[in-house]
Amino acid sequence: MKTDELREKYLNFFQSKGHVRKPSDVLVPTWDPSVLFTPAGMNQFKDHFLGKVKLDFTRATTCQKCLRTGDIDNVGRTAYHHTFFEMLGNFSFGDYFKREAINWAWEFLTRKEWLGIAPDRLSVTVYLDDDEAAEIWRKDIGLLPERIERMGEDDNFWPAGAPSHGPDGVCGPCSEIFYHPGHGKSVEIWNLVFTQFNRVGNPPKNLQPLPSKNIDTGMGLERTAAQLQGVETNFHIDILQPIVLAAADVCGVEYDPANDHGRRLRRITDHVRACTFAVHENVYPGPNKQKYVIRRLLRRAVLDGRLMGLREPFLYRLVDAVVDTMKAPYPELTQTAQRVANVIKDEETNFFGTIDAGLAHIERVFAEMDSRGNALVPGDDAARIYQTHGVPPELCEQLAVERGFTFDWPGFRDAMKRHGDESGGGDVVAVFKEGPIESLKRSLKNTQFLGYESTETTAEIKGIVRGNSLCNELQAPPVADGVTVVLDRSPFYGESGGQVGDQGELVGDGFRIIVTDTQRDAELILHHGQLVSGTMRLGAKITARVDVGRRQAIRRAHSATHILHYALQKNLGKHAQQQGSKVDGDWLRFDFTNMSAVDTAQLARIEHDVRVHVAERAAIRWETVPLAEARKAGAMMLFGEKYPDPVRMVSMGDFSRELCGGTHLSNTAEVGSFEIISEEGVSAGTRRIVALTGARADENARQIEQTLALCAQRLGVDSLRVPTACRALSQSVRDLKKQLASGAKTNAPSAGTVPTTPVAAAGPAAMPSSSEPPTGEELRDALRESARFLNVPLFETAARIDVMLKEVDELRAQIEQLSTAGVVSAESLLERAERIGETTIVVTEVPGANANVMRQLIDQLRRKAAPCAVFLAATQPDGKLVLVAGVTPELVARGISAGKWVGEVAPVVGGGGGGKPDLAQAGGKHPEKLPEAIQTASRYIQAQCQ
RNA sequence: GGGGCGGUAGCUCAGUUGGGAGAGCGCUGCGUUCGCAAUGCAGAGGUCGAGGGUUCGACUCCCUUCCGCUCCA
Repeated sequence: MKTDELREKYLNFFQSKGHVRKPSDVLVPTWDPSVLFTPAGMNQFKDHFLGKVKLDFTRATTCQKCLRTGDIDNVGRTAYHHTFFEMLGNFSFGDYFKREAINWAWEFLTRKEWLGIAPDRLSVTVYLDDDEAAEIWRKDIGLLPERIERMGEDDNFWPAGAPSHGPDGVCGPCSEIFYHPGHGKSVEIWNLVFTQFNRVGNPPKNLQPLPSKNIDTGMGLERTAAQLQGVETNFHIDILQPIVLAAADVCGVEYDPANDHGRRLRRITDHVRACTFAVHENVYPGPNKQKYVIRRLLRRAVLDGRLMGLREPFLYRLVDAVVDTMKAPYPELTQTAQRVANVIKDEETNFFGTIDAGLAHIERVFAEMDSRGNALVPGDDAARIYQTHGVPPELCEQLAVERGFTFDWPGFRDAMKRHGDESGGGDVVAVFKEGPIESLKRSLKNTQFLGYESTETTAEIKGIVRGNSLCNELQAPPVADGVTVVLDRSPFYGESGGQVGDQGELVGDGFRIIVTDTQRDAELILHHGQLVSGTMRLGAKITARVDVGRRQAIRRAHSATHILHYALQKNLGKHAQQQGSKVDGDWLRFDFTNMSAVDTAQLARIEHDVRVHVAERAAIRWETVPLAEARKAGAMMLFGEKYPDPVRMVSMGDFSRELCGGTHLSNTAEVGSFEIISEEGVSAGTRRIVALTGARADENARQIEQTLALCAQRLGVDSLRVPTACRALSQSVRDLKKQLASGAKTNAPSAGTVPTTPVAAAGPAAMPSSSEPPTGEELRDALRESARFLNVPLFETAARIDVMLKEVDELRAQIEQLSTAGVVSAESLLERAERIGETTIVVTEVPGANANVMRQLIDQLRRKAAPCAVFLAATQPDGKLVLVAGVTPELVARGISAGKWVGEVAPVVGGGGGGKPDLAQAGGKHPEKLPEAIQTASRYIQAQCQ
C-alpha cells in the first residue's frame, strides 16, 4: 500500500466515524510559545483538551507533520528514527473514550476494506492497573491474554512517568499497538492515550479523575507504511526511497543500506525533508531558536556530504525530490520550491566557507601536537574550535585520522557539557500550567471583546487576581500594587498579533483602576494595572474606558503596517512576507523575508507607494468570513499563525486583504504622515523596517528639519549642501592631521595656507534655484547622508559637527604654531652638536615640533652622523611635553638604550616613557621643568658614552 | 536568552608587559622586453568598526555600543 493511500484511508476511516478532518497544523507554530516545533498531532488541540475554548466539534482526525530533535543522533542509524515525520491521529474532546478508541483502532487495522492486517501480527500493551483497557482488548476484541502486556508508567503513561515524577496537569494511561513482521523485532505503530486524570502534587492519591475524558492517539505514518510495504526501514518506503536515491546520485555514490554512506544518505534524506518544510514556512537557518535547529539539521546533512567527498553545495538539489514525494498531501510545496532551494544553497555555501575558515585553526592545533609529539587531539581544543568556528567534531576527527592522530571523544563531550552548563538553560515553559487564570478560563471561558466598535462600555468584574491568587475584593493599598482584572466584556485590546495592549481606566462606584497594559490568555482579556482608589469587589459594575488618543495612534500604525506589507511585496516580490511585527502608538516594526538589504532606491519606492495609498483615501473594511472563503479571496495568511474559523478579514481599498484581529482605521487617509526610519538585518534572510505614522512621523520630520538647520548654520551652508560640507569637513580633518604629522612643511594639499572654512574645498555651490523650498524627503536624505558619512545616529549629527569643527580649529592652531616656529633643520642641529670621541650627541629642545617631526629629525641625524645619540623635546599645544630619544645601532650594541634614556629623564617632568633600544618616546606634564630635563638627559648620555 | 571568536589598505591577513601602522596579492607610474608572461624600481591607498575611560602616550588595557561568525538553550 502506498503511503499516500494509507494517509487517505486513515482520515477517511475516522471521518466515517464522525470525526472532523482538520488539516495538518504548521510545522513551526509561532502561536505556541511552549514548543519550537509541532511535536505531535495533539499540539493544535491543546486548548480543546483543557476545555479552554468553545468546542465546535468533539471529534477530530489529522495527519500532522512533526519535528523532534530528541533522537537526532539515531537518525540514519536505526530503521525508524526521524526528525521530520508525519503522525496520523484521532482525537476526542470529552466525547468517546476507551471503548470506541480501541474498537476503531482494531477495525481500521484488521478489516479487509481498510488495512487488512492479519490479527495474529498484532499485540498490545496497557498500563499496569488499567483494567478497563485490558478488559476491552480481551472481551470486545477477543485478544488472548498473552497478547496483552501490562507495562509500568515509564512505558504506558503519558507523559511518561507522570504519576511519580510529574509534571502536574492532564495525564493518563495509554495503550500501544505493536506489529510483528515475519522476521525481526516488533514495532510500535500506534499509541492510544486516554487522558483521564489531573495530576496534583506527589503520590499517593495525586491523580484526580477529570470530569471530561479525552482521547489522543498517534500512528506513525512512515513506520506503518514500512510494515505494509514489507520494507526493512522507513527510508525504503515509497515516499522516502526516491530521496535516498536522489541523494546517492547527487553525492556520486552507490546506495548500500549497510555501510557508512548508506547511513549518511538516510540522514541527508531525513534532514533535507525537515529543512524543506521549515524553509517553506519561512523559517530560515539562523542563530537561535527554530532557526538554529534548522541550521543544525542542514549543517549535519552538509557535513555528511562533505565526509563523502563533496566540496560544493549539493543539498539544495534534493529539494525537488522532496517536493515530488510530498506534493500530494502538501501541494503548496511546489510554489516555494525554488525559493527553498535558494535558501538552502545559500546556507550550504556559507557553511562550506565556515569550514574552510575553521580548518586553519585545526591546522594550528595539529602543528602544536606535532611539535609536542602528541597523537591525541585534545577534546577541549576540538570543542573550542567547534564552539567558536563551527567546525564539527566529526570533520575534526576525520582530518585527525588522516594525520594518524586519534580523537578524544570523551574529552570533547566533557567540554561540550561544560559549555552547555555555562551557557545556562533557557526558560522552561510549562506545557499545561495551572493558576488563577486557568480556573477563570474554565468558569468564564471568554471575555467578549467590544473594542472593534467602541472604546467605552459598561462591564462586570468577573475576576480579580493579585499576586498568584484570586480575591473577592481588594482595597486600594497605600502603595499602588499590580492587579489583574477580568471582565465579562471589554473594549480593551489584549496584546496579540504584534499589536500592543490598550491602556485606559476602569471606573466603578467609589473605586478606580488605571490600566497600564492589556494581555490576552486564550480568550480571556487580562487588564493589568493599579487600583488607585476605593475598594473593588467581584461582581461590581464598572465603566471600562480605553485611552482613545493612544488607541487611535495604534490604529494608524496598524493600518500602515498592512499597507507597508503590500508595498513590500509589490516592490520586492511575493517572498517578502511578514515574519513578525510590533505595532505601537504611531510606531511600527515589521520583519519580513528578504535575502539582502533593501537599497535606498527601493526603500524610497516602498515609502512612496505607502503614501500614495494613504493619499488615495481607500476605505478600510473588515468582515468575519469562513476561513476557506478568506483563503479563496486571496487574503494574506502567515505561517505559524493560528487563525480561528470564521476569521476576521481586513481589506483596504482593493489592494490589501489580510487576516487580522487588530484594530484599524476606517480610511487609509487617517494614517496621516508615514516615514520609514530604518532598515536593518535581524538574521540571515530577514530584514526589519521601523516606521512612524501620524503625529510621531510629523515630529520626526520637524526634528530632522531642526537638526539639519543647526548643521547648516554651523557649517555656514545651505541645508541641502550639508552632506557635501560634511564630506569636505571630514576631508579637511584628515588633510590637516596629515599635514601636522608631516611637520606642516611637506606637500600636503593646503600647506602654508590654512583654509579658513572647511567648506571652501567643496567647490562652488551647485544650488538649485532658490524659489523651491526643499521637500521633507530631500531634507531627510540630506541628514541621513551626513549622519551616515560621519558615522553617527541621525540626531547626533549636529553635535558631531561641533566636535569636528573644534578639532579643525585645534589642528589649525597647531599647524600655525609649527609653521611660525619654523622647525629647525637637521643640519642646524648638527651644527650645535657635541662630540664625545666618535659619537655625535644632540640634546636640545625643538620648539613647535611634535612627536612625528622629532622622530623624522632623529632619523635624518642617525643617517647623517652615525654613530650618534639624539634627544629632542618640545612643549605641545595642550601644555604637555613630548620627549623623543634615538641612538644608532653601534651605540645599542655598546649597551646604550634610548628606552632607558627617556626613562631616566621623564620622571623629571612628571611623566614616564619607554620604547625600543634604538628609539623611544616619553611624555611629561610639567613643561616648566624642561630645562632641567634637558640637563638630566645631557648628563645621562655623557656618562653613558664616557 | 547565555558563552566564545572576530572587525587593521581594494582583497587575505600579521601586529609579541602600551612607545615610529605592516606583509602578500591587487592597483598606478617608470624600467628590462619587438610585445606578452615574467621581473626590477618607485608610488598611491588606512577615521586600526564607533563612543567613552585609564595613561605623558592606546591598534594594543578597561567600560559602553554597532556589525559579522559560532556554539549552547
